[in-house]
Amino acid sequence: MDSATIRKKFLEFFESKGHKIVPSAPLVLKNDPTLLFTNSGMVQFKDNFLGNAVPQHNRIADTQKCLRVSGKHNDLEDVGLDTYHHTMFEMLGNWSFGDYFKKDAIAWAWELLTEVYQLPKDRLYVTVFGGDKGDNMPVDTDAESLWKQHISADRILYGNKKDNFWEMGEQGPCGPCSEIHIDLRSEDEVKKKPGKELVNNDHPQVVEIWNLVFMEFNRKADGSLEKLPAQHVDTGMGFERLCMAIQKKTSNYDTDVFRPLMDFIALHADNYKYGSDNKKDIAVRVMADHIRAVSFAIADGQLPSNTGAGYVIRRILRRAVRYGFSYLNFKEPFMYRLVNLLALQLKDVFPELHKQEDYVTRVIHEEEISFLRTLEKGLKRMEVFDKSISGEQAFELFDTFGFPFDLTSLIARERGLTVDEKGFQEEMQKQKSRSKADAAKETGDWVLIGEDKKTEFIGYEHLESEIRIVKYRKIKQKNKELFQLVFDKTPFYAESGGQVGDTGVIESVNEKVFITDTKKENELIVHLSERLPESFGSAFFARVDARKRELTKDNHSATHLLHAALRQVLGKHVEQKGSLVNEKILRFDFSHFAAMTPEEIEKVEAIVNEKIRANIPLNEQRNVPIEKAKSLGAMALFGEKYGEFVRVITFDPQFSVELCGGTHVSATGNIGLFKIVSESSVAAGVRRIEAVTAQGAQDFVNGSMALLDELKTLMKNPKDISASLQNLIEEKHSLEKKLEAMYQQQANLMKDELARKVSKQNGASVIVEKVSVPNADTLKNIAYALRNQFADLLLILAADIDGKPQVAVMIGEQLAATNKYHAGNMVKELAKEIDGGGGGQPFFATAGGKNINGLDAVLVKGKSLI
RNA sequence: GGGGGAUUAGCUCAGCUGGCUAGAGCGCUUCCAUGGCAUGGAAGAGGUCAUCGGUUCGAAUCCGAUAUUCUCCA
Repeated sequence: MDSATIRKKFLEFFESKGHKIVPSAPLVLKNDPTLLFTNSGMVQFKDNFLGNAVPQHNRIADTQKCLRVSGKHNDLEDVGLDTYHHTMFEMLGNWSFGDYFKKDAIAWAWELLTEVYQLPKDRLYVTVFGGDKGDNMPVDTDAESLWKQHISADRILYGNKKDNFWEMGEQGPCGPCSEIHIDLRSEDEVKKKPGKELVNNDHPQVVEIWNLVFMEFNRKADGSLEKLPAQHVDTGMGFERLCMAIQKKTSNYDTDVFRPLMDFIALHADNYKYGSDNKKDIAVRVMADHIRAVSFAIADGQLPSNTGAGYVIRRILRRAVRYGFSYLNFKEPFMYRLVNLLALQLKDVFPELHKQEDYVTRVIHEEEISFLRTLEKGLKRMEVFDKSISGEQAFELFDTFGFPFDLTSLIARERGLTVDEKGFQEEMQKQKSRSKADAAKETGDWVLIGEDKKTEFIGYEHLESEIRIVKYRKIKQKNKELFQLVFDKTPFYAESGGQVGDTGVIESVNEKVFITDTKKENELIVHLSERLPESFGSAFFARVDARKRELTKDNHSATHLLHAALRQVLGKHVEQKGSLVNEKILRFDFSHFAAMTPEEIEKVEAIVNEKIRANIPLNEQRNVPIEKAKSLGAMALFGEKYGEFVRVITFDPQFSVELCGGTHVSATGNIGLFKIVSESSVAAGVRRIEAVTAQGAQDFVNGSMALLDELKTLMKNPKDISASLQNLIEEKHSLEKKLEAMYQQQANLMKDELARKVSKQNGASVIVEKVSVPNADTLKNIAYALRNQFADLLLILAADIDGKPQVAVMIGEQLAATNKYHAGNMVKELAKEIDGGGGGQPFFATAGGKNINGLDAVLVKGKSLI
């Protein structure tokens, strides 16, 4: 059975059991402070379990893209070394929200595995929660007796709290779980040692394939458990492992999920035969695994970058390049060539990659080029080491120049150098604790005041409202205390979809508290304040900063018009890749492969302004089923998570239809004026436009006009200001040249004059004179010119440069060779006469000072030094 | 968000612990040679050493700020 069929059968099976099949959520998370990436199937349903959102179906199943690159059990550096860890993997799951519970979950799991997939019953084991004294929890006898209806008692094992009691976090929903394990070893081995003894023992071929979580408790802040009002089921089955089991392989990498990628890699690595060299095999696995994580992250809108989630993606890609570079001799970009294969392979399951193949390929290619350049520079830097490389040096290579440590030690070994790995690790540790100290953040417990229910957002209609505080908590960051408040309903818009959060105040009869920002934590709307209201029990009057909201609205609606105009002018490949909308500016990142020409920019701007003047009324539709929204032509963004019902913002159905939760003008005319301020590049294949609207645009235009007027006036109103400025620059340049030539000429004249005053003393051509020159350069020029003329020169010049004294001493080449005179020492001595100091090289030195009247004394002393 | 680098000719980069009249290769211009070429030779143009401030007799070089950029950590 191929992997596509396995996946299809899973979804069909649960559909037949009344489940709604939903698409995978994006890999990259936007509004979750505790997670960067989706790391399990339940992430997209977190709010349903926490009570922040109401599920739209009570039975759901899907396959979810997951990324595990951090945390205790899944260090990125381990992936590829063994045969079963991955960065990106698919998790098949089925959920019940207050609907069916243990009985059906267990029965269906068994039916699917043994009847649909035909997995051998005599190789399956199940575990159930064996109880925990600390929590005062008994054995999960419900699960145990339910299992006994399907499987013999000796195949049911008890698990401890660590393996068989699942918790979302320190607080919140939790419950016992039941895992299904499979023994994939050969008959001989099974005879030697029963699989039972290897369950949960990290054996690569006796593995857990499915975890059924039965959520029935809530862990409270004091650690105690309370029964949830409704029971839920949350299951997760590793797709790659399941394929391995069904396809009777001994490694995930031997399934048809990875094999096509690996064959392609091996073929291009000088037709390497996979399986013949352990190190090379690892490299092949690393590359095959990592391209999946990187490609899908980019398709979901996460570009490689140097911070946060983007940095994780960069690191994954670079790790793959590093392995290819070191072990498979890939010295040119190669990873990008795998995208096509992957996109085709998963076209039907995750179409987002196939639809953006060109873009993703391009981003990866560019990123590879830049990393290979970094490697090249590092290699060059390594050339200076000849014996040993200290920990600090290795760390500097890594930390400052991005040169990976394992490459440093690899190359060191090749060249017979030693590397201090311990020292490197110490430096690394220092850096980590530095960063951690900086990012330290303490989050307090939520303190409940009113009834904890989902906050109603009323900000589309209201900017003011009476509200009550439902709960609050304290957070501490960089020694600054902040408070997060949650209201029963709120007019404050929480930052999302690029639009910044509202600010404003909440007031009661006797106090006023400023709301400095509004954010979303998943579905929860959180208001930030610098202090806690004293009487939070009472009602407050909440007021949003209306001016700011107004300006932000203008910018947000203009962003929609811009998006539509860009697609009209540049083509349908333009997709939003990022957006920032605040009261001052709008910033829009989009996929496009070349810099926009001035004509294109002008055209886009013209279209937007035309739509503004047409004063198109806003058509806002809420709770539109997503399928219907799409059929209206609404643009859904890759990497954005949409519910089943969405809000659709339309400005002329023929022009701009977008799924959007932001706030908008009632008609485009309100925007007034739209002005593009800049167009630039953010990454390969991504351009950025910054623009202003309304008052901002007016200020921008006025500012530019004022500047232009000022320039015109300064330049006496020329016909063509640009041409005359150009002229001015050229003229200045040529004048500079002429002036320099003049000085040179002057220096020559002075040189000739000085040359006539030369006298022979002690076998040297001596000149000791006072001169007046325009600048220090000229003095230097004279000295060098005389040096070229007299090989036995001994020159002492006391110069008046614009009223400042300076002394120059020059010794001719021939005389310098005798070491009789040292210009540096001489000038130091002479400098005393002008209250200054100086120095230089043995043959030429200068000194400056404060006392212009000392020049004559310099001459006297100068003569005495000869 | 925190740390460490970098910014010098059109391009790629040298320039040590202040004291070159700031250099190299490629490219460019002109001339000469060669049957063609990624040819050979000669001469030449091209620089606000990122910007602003400071220290110093003197700053490409040291210090601070800003901008841009690379890199590591969170």
